[in-house]
Amino acid sequence: MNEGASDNNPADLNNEKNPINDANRRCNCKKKQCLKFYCKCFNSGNLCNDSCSCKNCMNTEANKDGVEEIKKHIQWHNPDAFDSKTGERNRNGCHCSKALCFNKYCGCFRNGVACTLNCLCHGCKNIYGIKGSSSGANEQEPVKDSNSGTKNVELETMDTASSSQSPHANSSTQLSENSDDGVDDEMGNSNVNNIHMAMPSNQVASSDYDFAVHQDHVDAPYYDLPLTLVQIQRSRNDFTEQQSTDLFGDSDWQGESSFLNSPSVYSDDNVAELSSIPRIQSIEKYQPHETHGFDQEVEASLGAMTLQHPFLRSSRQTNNGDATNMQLLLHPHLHGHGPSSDIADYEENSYHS
DNA sequence: GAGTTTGAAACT
DNA sequence: CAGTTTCAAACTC
Repeated sequence: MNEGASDNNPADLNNEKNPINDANRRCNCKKKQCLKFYCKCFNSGNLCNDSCSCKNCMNTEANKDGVEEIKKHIQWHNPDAFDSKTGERNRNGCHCSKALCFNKYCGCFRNGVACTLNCLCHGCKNIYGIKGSSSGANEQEPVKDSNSGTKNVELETMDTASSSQSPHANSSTQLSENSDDGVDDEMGNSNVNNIHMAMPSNQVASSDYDFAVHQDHVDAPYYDLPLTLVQIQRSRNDFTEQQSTDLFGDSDWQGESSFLNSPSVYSDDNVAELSSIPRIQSIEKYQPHETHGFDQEVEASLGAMTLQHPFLRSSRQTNNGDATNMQLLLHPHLHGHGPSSDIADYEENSYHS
């Protein structure tokens, strides 16, 4: 199907395994010949290709002139219609009313970006940054609902995340039952966070700080996605490379060129920042000189360290196509639990307390 | 795989 | 331009 068609925008991280870029999600259009914004490919400014399952597709290399003509017509009305920076279905923010920005119905979630003031969503629980978070990119008012006034955003987010994955099941049960644990999961599945695990997972145990650290190796294109709860739990039970570490300086992390060894990542300033902010809502940092050898342009566009989730402080490095996806989970109520603290304990003791 | 739900695009 | 319909993806069973 769609022979001859190909991606026409290779410069925009159009990696097949990049879940953030919707260009890697091929379309299945039946009626509109892939010439409307209903079509994911067309919407992304791309031609359909062999991966698509569309019918009567006209968004092909063979019809490139026609496609360009239609695009020009659309752009005449809306010059920003194919602005690759804004992403598919996220040009003006989402309007989610039922999905709570917590699954792929939400354009922001699909694109791996935070909801913003432009969004008209209700009950936003976008793990990449809720509407109303305090990041520089999304300086907004606190999220409120009609029942409880200002929400405890972090706890509610984790509540949702955990409840969606049977939070009270023990880890081994959950791992065996949940087919979305990422291990055998190829692209196209329905996993919420959809992280393909390319290497054995490992764990970095929590320190004496109010955090637990979890990391897992993922394919490089996934490095800036939060780990799923299942993956975190798996990493806890998969002690292939368990290590304990002092997060903020004297790390005994053994990995070469680990970002943990970079004092600027867990700098005194960051510690102070984390100490002074009871609950991180959304912080983004860009440290252009900490490239750790991966593509400068990618890093420039995504940042060396991303703190987007209310609970999660994630960072990553890449090496030969693999990435280390690491997260710190705030443990506001479990200070001092150390390496043996349990995610389940965390969930129950944090958001229920 | 069929049916349902969802949010956005397209239409009226 | 507000309301409705259509669409394709996401999701559930």
